[in-house]
Amino acid sequence: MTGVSDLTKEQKIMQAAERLFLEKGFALTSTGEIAKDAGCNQALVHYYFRTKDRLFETIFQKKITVFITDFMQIGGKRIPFEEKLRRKIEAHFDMLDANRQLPFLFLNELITNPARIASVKENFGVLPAKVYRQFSEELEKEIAKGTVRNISPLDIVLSVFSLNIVVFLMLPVFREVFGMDEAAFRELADRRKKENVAMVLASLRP
Amino acid sequence: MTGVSDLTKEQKIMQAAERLFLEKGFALTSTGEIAKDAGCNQALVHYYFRTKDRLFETIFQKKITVFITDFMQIGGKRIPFEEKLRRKIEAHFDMLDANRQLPFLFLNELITNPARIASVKENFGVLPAKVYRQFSEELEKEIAKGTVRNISPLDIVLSVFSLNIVVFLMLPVFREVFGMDEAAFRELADRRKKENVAMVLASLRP
DNA sequence: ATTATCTATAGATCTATAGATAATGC
DNA sequence: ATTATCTATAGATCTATAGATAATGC
Repeated sequence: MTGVSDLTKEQKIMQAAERLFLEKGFALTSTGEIAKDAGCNQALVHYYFRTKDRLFETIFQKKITVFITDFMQIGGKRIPFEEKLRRKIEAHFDMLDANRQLPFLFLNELITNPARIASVKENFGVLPAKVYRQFSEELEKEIAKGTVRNISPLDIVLSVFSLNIVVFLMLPVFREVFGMDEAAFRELADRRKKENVAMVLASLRP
Repeated sequence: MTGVSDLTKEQKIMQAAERLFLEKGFALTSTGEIAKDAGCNQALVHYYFRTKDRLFETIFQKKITVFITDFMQIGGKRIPFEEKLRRKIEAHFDMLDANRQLPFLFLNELITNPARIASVKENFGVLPAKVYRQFSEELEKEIAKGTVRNISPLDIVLSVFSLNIVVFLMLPVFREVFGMDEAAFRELADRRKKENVAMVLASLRP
């Protein structure tokens, strides 16, 4: 009954790093802070991960994998196109809801550290490309059938991303500027989820 | 014919700070770097602005003012509701296009430095509240007339923001991951502008 | 023996200020 | 006299590593 947990120090360091990097980004988080949060000394952080940059890269990769695979989950089941898209949008939204600081982490790092973009490319290379292609083909069929207007898959993906991501990017603004508490934000998020689905689906009508 | 410019050192410092803060955010920009960029020594930055934080605040306020006033420009002229909204969306998009790093700057600072949100509150307090109220009233009339479905003004604003902002937030990703050059991005941006207008307007249909 | 953890510290920033010197305004 | 600009530096980080000590695995 150790209570707090039987995590190894290494795991505790990763946990602390994840929490802090997600909250404040790379630049504003120090290895000393991570160590304090993990309950060890600062040298140990470097013992396990050598450099702050490598530690960050570890977290970043992990998170980006969650992000991408989760998004691509809804597969080729025999469901009508519109219904499948609806589920994809909702799954994306739910994933963001469960990882609210992810969009901030990604944008922050991809913008301030273009070198990091390489690691996205790697993860984007394999699975997602396939799923994207499949989505493209299904879309083309619908366009050919005349059930969907002529629109590029990139435009659909971008719309979904935009509408979903900003709900969580602006969370601190809702909190501080509009004085929303968790309940109020919950209500907003639930409404936006429906709204976003409706908007994207409506935008496909011929 | 001094060539380079007749700006005062103070102005040069502000210019350099603006450029660097917009590019890398607060944390990753040092006063030494700003000084170098402005062609003076680092102490002078502090002579004029006392602290790095105050310098940042100056830039931030300036930019947020541009952001807000530009957005609220399209006023009460006698134009049909839908046409007016279209123009607002396009004006917002164009403003972002002319200040591409603004969304990043805002999000970055509002998320990592909640204290900064106070300065947004101040600027958001006066003019925008009025314009927002006016927009709300016009919207209500349309809903009453039955030309627009029942939707909150916040939802419309959020949709516009989301769709427009992400185009520019993702610029570095388009550049690096998809290998887009300026011409390719220009094409994408022009298409998204139309797309965003169309989506928002379509989402209002009863 | 090897791995995990700690203490201590070198070396690299970086912010902010003190104090000297040059430029400008009356 | 006042304002602008510079040099120099104190003091506060912060990263990374060296080297000592404790814990663990055979």
